[in-house]
Amino acid sequence: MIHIDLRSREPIYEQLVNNIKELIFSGILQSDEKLPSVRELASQLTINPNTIQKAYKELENLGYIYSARGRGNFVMPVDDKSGGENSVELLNKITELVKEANYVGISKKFIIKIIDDVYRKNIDKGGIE
Amino acid sequence: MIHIDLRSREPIYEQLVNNIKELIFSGILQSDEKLPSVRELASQLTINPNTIQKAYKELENLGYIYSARGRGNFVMPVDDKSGGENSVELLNKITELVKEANYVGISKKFIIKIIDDVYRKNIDKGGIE
Amino acid sequence: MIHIDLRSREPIYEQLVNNIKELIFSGILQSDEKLPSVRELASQLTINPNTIQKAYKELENLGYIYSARGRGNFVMPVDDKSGGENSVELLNKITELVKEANYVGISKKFIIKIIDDVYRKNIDKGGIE
Amino acid sequence: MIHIDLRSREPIYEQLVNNIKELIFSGILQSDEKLPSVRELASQLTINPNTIQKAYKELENLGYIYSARGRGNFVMPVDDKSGGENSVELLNKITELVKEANYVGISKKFIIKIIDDVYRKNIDKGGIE
DNA sequence: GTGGTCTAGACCACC
DNA sequence: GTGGTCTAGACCACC
Repeated sequence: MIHIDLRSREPIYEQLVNNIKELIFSGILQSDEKLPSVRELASQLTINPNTIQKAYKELENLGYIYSARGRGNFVMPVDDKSGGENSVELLNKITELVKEANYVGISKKFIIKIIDDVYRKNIDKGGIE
Repeated sequence: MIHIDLRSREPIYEQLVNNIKELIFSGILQSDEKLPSVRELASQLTINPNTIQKAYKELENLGYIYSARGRGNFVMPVDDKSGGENSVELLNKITELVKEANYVGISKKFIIKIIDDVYRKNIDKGGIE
Repeated sequence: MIHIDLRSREPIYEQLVNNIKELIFSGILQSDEKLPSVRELASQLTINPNTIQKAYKELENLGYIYSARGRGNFVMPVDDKSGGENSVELLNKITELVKEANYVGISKKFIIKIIDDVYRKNIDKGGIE
Repeated sequence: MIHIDLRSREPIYEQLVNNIKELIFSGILQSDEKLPSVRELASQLTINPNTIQKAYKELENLGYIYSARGRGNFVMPVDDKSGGENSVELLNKITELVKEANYVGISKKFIIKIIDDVYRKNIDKGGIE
């Protein structure tokens, strides 16, 4: 489920962080579900355990998982997700990329279609309006 | 017009690249317009000229500017922009961020509004559908 | 009366120790009062009995409880409390935190108010001046 | 200025974090002042550079310093200090410790004296009332 | 020179 | 078995 590209410029631990965020956002990893143990994932991906540890620590700092010594790492339930990346920051990033999309000639219609697809698959959770 | 934050995690040269991309996307810098010279910008921002040079080189590789030896650096006209960042990659980035927005509870309506704003301000350039 | 958060960074046994210290400080658990048995508390909190045992052992070392083989664990009377955590260490911790409070802009008045509240509720026991 | 006890139960990196926080709170390290480089501090304390790096990273996460690749680590100015440890959390910690102080027989007068000392030395910065 | 990433491998703390 | 800390040492990215 997790794919690491050793040749990528993106650090391995960051690829891990993004991969796991993806699994959480798409609902493949559910609230309070246990992640593979540090050693297990390390041997499975043939990556050093320290690197996995670093990725898990980062995910914890971002508020996506919590870690329990002696038990494992688990997905942080959505409602408890605090201290995570700021929504404002997230919206700024989206705005920047949409500006760029417009500049390089991608139509508004096309962008809207992407939004439709994402919210159809994962069901709109409502919230901030 | 360009603002560098020395405290940011983002490398200075990367901040420069993004700042200038922003100026181009928003139309403040027009096609074939001349950018400030490396030395000029360096002294103006009190930043090492090597860092400016690196940013310009990066912008050239991305297809946003071209450099004319002995004359300076200029904004690449839109239609000529080739070898620039891949549209597919850009759309993937947007998709990822929209998934995250949905996950953290930002409504579809809200995202659509952002898209509307961007395309209204900069005028929809049509293109890829 | 005892609440354990499995998601907390704080080890479970340490949460237990702090919870019980709290109950003692606030007078809910009185001198020589019997604590729940290891097994009882374990099943009540659905936590491994070894973990409860470890917390009780720690409380004993800190001088807050004593154990009577075959009878159970009991709250150590205040005057007998010896070998407990050092007062100097405690005062050092408080000093550090107050320095930080000042640094982040919390006013002296506000801190004094907290002290007032604590000593009003629990009645000032006098002692070290 | 920094003193590490290798025999302590407290992890080295955490001792470093606390030591440096102390230096910042007491004003010995000023806003935007450069910290010793990772390697420099490592060789000075005969500690592995990775451990220093970890401490600096933690201080960055807590909002006390910022890091600039190729230039060094610097003290975060107070007004910008955001995402740092929560004031509420800090006040809770203080309350708990004061309760304990009362329980072990330390007088209110004595605690107030400590507060006085801290706010006299560092000058009351006012703020939250 | 400065911070950042990664591996290999040891050892500790918690459950 | 599980996460967490630490060392030794290599190599990369930025300024």
